[in-house]
Amino acid sequence: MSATTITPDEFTQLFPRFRLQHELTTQLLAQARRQSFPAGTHLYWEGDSCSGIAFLLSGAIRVYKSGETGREITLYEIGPGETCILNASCILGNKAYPANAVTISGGELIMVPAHDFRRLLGSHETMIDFVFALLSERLGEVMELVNEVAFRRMDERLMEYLIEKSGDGVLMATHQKIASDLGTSREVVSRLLKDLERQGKLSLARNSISLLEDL
Amino acid sequence: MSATTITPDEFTQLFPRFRLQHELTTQLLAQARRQSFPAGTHLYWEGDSCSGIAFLLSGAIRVYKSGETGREITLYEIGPGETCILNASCILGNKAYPANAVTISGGELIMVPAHDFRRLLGSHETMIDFVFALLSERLGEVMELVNEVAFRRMDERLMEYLIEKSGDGVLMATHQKIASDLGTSREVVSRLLKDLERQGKLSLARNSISLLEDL
DNA sequence: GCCTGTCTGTGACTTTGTCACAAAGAGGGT
DNA sequence: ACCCTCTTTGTGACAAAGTCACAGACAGGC
Repeated sequence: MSATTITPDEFTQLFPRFRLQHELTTQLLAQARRQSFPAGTHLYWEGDSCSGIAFLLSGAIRVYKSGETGREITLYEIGPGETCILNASCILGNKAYPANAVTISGGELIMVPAHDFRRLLGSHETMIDFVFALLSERLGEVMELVNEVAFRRMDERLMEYLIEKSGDGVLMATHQKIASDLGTSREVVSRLLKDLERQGKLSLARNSISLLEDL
Repeated sequence: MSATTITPDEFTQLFPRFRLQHELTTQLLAQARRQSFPAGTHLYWEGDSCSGIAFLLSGAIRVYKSGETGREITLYEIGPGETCILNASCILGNKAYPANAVTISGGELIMVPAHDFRRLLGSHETMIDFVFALLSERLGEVMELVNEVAFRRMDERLMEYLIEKSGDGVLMATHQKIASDLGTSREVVSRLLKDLERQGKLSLARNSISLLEDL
């Protein structure tokens, strides 16, 4: 087995939606190119046009917007077993990418050319369902993000972020990275974290934040 | 011709994507219920589940999020010839609505039951394209809204809003309504408008804003 | 005229974002 | 060990935006 192939079994394990569709899986894989990527690879930029749709096998991708002021905000992240739905969106809506994407860890994906993807969509309802469900979920997530950014306080959002992102109560990240996920500035994150430290809720060190109270 | 029917010709004029698909149009209309609505009708609330997809014939719909503090923000508006894509999103993703929708003028729509819509999707690529394109466009719009809210200044956003919404340089609206579209509070809108008036860029009266410089 | 409900204006204060700059680690080379 | 450099963090001063409280202005009915 060559390193550049993926078996239908491996694939259907990652993408359970396709588990009963051997024909679909086979067709999909026949057209696909498998590629691996290191962390920090920019997959596309806002304004690019696109030529295929990516199915993520391993690793993670961050989709984000970048403001003129230099600040950034993460729209959502893509994990194994998901497709980079913005590809589909671009292909089917015939538009440029509305956001940027960068890999946040190394991993692998398979790339299906736009034309083949379109053909599969027309002939397999499973594929329609899969893509629609993912697109709908993203739309809902981004709508919820609008709500967060427009109405919620930064200290609450930061606290939730820390709890969500810290595996065992410790998060390894710079304040700048946190700020770029939340859509605020590094200074604000530093200030709020310092306040939380003074309140005894966490302890700070270079590149690491340890939650103290088990909230 | 009864008031509760729509001819395929009328329909394809409003929805040009379906112009060469008489069979599709006929099937769609066969299952559809036509309904009219007054301004201010709440079509659904965040958390509702949904049973059909709406094709808008006339009038306009506002889709918005509502924060705990009482503030609101408009995500986008739906016009004639568009479908309320969140319906499709809910049907195909099997989820509750992620936002609220209210009519901002009287109008008419046709409602296609979820089951029939699904069937049409499976058998007509035109329908797939139509729904995907609209869903993609909305996703792009909402992403851009995140950018606006997270990074841009309110005075700029307000000025753009006024220019876009004022037909002939005059906009009839309360400050509260403007605030609810932009996702801010009434006081902020009042203050910014007063500043702009002092700068000679517009003149204010109860329920009306007149732009003075032809920007 | 007067009454009532809606709409607008504004001061005081808090939260968030910006700018400028200082200080504290981390890691390399010698 | 020491020095040098780059990254990361801390903080004061100010600007922009959101909150709260309340006053005044306007429209429409009586």
